[in-house]
Amino acid sequence: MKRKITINDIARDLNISKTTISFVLNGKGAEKGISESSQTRILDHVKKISYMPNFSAQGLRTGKTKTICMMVEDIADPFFSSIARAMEEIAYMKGYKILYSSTENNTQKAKDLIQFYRRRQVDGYILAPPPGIEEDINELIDDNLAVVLFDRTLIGIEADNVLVDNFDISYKAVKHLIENGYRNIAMITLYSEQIQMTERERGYKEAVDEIKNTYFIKNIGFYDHPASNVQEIQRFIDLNNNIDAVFFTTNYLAEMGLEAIRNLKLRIPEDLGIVVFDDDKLFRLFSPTITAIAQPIGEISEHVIKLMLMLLSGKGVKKAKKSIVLPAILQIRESSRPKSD
Amino acid sequence: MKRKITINDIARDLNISKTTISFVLNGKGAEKGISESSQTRILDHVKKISYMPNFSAQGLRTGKTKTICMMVEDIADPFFSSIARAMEEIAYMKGYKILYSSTENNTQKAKDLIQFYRRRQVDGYILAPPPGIEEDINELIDDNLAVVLFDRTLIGIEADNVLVDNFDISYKAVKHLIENGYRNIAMITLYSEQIQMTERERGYKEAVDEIKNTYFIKNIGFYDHPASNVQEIQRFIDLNNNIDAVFFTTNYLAEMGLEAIRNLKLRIPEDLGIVVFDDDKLFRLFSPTITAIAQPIGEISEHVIKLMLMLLSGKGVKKAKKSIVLPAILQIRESSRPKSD
DNA sequence: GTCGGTTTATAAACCGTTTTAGTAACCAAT
DNA sequence: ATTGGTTACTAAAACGGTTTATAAACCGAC
Repeated sequence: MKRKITINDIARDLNISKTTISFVLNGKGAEKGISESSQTRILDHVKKISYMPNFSAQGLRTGKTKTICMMVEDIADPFFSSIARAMEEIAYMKGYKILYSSTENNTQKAKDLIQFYRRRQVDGYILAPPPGIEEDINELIDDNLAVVLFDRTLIGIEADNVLVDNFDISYKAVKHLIENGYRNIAMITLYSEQIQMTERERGYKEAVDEIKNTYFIKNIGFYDHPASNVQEIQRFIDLNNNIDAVFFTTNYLAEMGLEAIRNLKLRIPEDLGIVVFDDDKLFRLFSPTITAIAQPIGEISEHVIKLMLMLLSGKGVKKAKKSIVLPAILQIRESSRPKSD
Repeated sequence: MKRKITINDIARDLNISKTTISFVLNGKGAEKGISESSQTRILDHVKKISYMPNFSAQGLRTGKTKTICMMVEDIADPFFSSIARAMEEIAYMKGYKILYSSTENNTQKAKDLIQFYRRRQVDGYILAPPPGIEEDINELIDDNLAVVLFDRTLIGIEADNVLVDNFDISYKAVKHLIENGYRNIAMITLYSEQIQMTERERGYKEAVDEIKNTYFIKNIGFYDHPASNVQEIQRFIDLNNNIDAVFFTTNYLAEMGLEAIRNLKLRIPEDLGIVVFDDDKLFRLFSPTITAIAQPIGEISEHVIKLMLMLLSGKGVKKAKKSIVLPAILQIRESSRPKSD
């Protein structure tokens, strides 16, 4: 096994102290008054033997790990995995590595993960937080760690965050159904007090209020058994057979809903108009194509990572926390086309 | 800012040497003959002040980072993100963290990433390798790092690997089309010499050979502009209008293909039967539902991570490398239903 | 009572960096 | 010839653990 090259080897080879080498490698050559000749000598040699500083040693000495963690509900969900992909790209260019984890929206799991990451001395936390971890997050902030929230916030937490205007786009989505002639519009959503969900519900209600109709709301348990959820949705649609459109507040629910609708042999949109929160790249290929709310993945990722890098660079630490609200886009497709009757 | 608690603080508080504490915390209490009373005293105190060892310090001293990296084509691809999710779960329980990266199947990007990870002293490498990095991988192996390949292998590399029987399932998929009355079956695939792709092609050819028909093969550039790829596929199907079925060798190609078919206003499966390599959770909800080859995600993940942990534990390092080949499943749905004419 | 073995514990070295606190050498000015 | 100020560089401490080598205390046996 090859022995690892260390800075001491270079010092010996070049007969220069390791202090000097460290200065040069960290770009402090000029500042520390290291001669040009020494600098090039060092840099050339380092390149030649392709030396790489030991990361653990650097981390130990500086207290920084150049590592950011990102905790989301489910990293395999297309919304989150696309965000992850976009952030990774930007972070990598800045020398940072992102660690991903799925919380399943489970409070205890999230708490455990935060402990795990603290132990690993990650520098920053990007979180789509589950409920009930306000305290843990505030602890992070108290300990001067960089925290950025996205997708949702928690009350009582002062942290930079990036959100989508859930209320506005939900309102527009339901309004769109109404304008296309749908009247008895149901909402299928999760049991959840989380702000992104309550805002979506508020948007739905506001639009339904405008036509003075009643709400048809079905709540589904979060990570329950999918098969029974399909059953539940199916029963709900079947019992409320005056419903002529459904607004699904997550794509996960829409997936189950589409199965329920298929089981009931209902036609989309003749029997039931459909709008889904969160687009999927296959929705535009369905027959009929599915109308969906597309969150601006690229923008969200950029804002989040920019805020994070700013915090990590030390700027903005003492500044007032920013809350960025981005608009989403309603991708109108065939599943919500104007009613013909 | 709270100062971090270190092992020295505990030593001072308890008036016990840090050596003893380290032994106890690493479970070597018995082996090193530390009395029960000291052990409980240490463990209780550690729990009380919720001490956590500094990860960088441990990494520096032991040379281990308890970190595994995983490099795949695109971490946002549902196949890879599902695998990632499954592996993360298992690794976490063993105290390992997985770092994910997307290579975009780009040789240079993969080389850069490997360098990046070496600098971070990751303990193990889980790779779905792009072409042309044989040398880099062999270097890893020479340096005694744990390497497991999956999804594909590279010739000239001696590493544990987990594959799906691409040939067999592709053969079965095309055979299935034939049995359902399709005769002029096209394959739409990537320009690629990678083994998983050549095996899929071999399966297609073998099945087509059995009915002594000609091949209809369209190759698509890898990460080209998607819109022009759709055009290309469209033209291919249009020109070869005797084709009655298509076998897509990746779901990424199928996505473009479905768009092309939609543009051509062809009916599935009346005008064109469809089989896709790699299932998508929405395929069973399409109208018509899409026949797809489902790779055994759970099994793949389990085997890969098990091999990796074995290597990391030191067992099996000197053993002959294992090559595990798993069967895939053909999910038969409506898009390949028997021809009625 | 001292020798050898066991039990229990620890001091000090070590991992590979960064950073602090200095210093040697040179020059210009007094 | 001494002082003061640069310039160019470095020895040693520090980061927080793990591991090696060693030792004190106690015990029973000769």
